[in-house]
Amino acid sequence: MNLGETTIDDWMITGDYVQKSETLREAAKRILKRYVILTQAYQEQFNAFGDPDRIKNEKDLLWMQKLDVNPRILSVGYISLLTANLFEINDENLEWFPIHQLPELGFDHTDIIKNAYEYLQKKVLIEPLIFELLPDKFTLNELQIAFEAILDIKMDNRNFRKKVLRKKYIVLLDEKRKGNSKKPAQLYIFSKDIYNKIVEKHQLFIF
Amino acid sequence: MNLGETTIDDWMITGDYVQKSETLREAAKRILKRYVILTQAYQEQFNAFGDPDRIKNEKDLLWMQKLDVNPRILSVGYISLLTANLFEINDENLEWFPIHQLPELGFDHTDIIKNAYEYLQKKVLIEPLIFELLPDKFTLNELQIAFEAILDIKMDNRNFRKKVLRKKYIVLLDEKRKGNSKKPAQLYIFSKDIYNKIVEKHQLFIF
DNA sequence: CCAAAAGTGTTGTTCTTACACCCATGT
DNA sequence: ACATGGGTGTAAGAACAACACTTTTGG
Repeated sequence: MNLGETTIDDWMITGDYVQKSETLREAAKRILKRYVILTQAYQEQFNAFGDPDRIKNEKDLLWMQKLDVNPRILSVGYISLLTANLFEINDENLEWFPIHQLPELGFDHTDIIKNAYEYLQKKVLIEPLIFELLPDKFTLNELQIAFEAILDIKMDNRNFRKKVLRKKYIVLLDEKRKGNSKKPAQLYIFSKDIYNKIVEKHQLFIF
Repeated sequence: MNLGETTIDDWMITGDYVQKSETLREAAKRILKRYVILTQAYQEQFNAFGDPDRIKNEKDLLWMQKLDVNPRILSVGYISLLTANLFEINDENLEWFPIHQLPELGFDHTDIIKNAYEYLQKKVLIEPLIFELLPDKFTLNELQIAFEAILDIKMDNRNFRKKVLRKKYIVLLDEKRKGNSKKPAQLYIFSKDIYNKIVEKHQLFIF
């Protein structure tokens, strides 16, 4: 964006104002669909940000002055979980960054992303969100890699498999995936139905 | 509140507008302190509510018209955890209700409380929030009762004790509480320091 | 001495952790 | 035939779930 002599081209999280007649959830969906072509995606609110000093650096203040925008903005953050092979980016100004290689971001967007990432890391341990990031039919190694990526850790493959296969809602298919690697890999699905039936017993607390 | 012929006296969650120069967290604290006398309290944001049809019943709409308030309000909800014996209510119009015996509430406040309660039930299993609801020195039965109240379940006392005493951050004191019951009860404290050191290993996932 | 809450043990089963090599296939 | 990712087993220790009675005190 060009404001007289100063060019402002910081990266920002995709966002927009909430429209008069839409819910927050609908706004989040609309914004996602503006940039990405897909049928459906998991989205979840993680936090609202409304500190009065959210906009502190001079570039951001200049930007807001030029647009005559009220400097007190309340943003409600939503995370979206997208299966990498099921969508297409729609917009040339949009770019993906690995979580540990973020560019400099405008406003408090670095903090927001950090908040979202920590939220996701906790949530993925206690709810079956991980399957939102995998194709319907997945291999155990794909599942492990997804966890390792989000949690930023390495896991023992044998113990991981044992742990996962104990879950009744991870269902063995009579099908293997070929081609992707040398040895064909066994496919599984996540059964939401079985999960929902089992989950009521869970009250193992860790606290 | 009296508006001409219609008296509106629905219960509402305590709340207020966020002031120009305060953070959301500061606003939550200010609102709590307005009604309750205490030194400090745990507070945490749980969700933002901003649907355009949040105000749907005629009493609420009438109320907003009379006050000339914009019917689109975004509320950011905070839960507070208060130790029952450490504060005093400050305001005659304030009243406590057991979670399962709520009165009729104005606006969407019943939904908000439901949301907050479910949030708390999940959170208490994975973070040591429970200690915010107990005195510094507590008995194991008090701890169990606190969990049972929040989770709305019964637990086996022997298994509960074994589970809790395995935690290194539950520290045995050389002190008993007398008077409260017939047999004096052993006191414990929660060590936040020990907890923080241990917690990094936790990555038992339940998903 | 009795009412009331505090506190205790065992067993069978399941889960966790640590650890290193063979398998099936495509090229 | 070899490179590549897929897949496997065991043993020791920890945690879990189910289950009923004894202890200590105040009144």
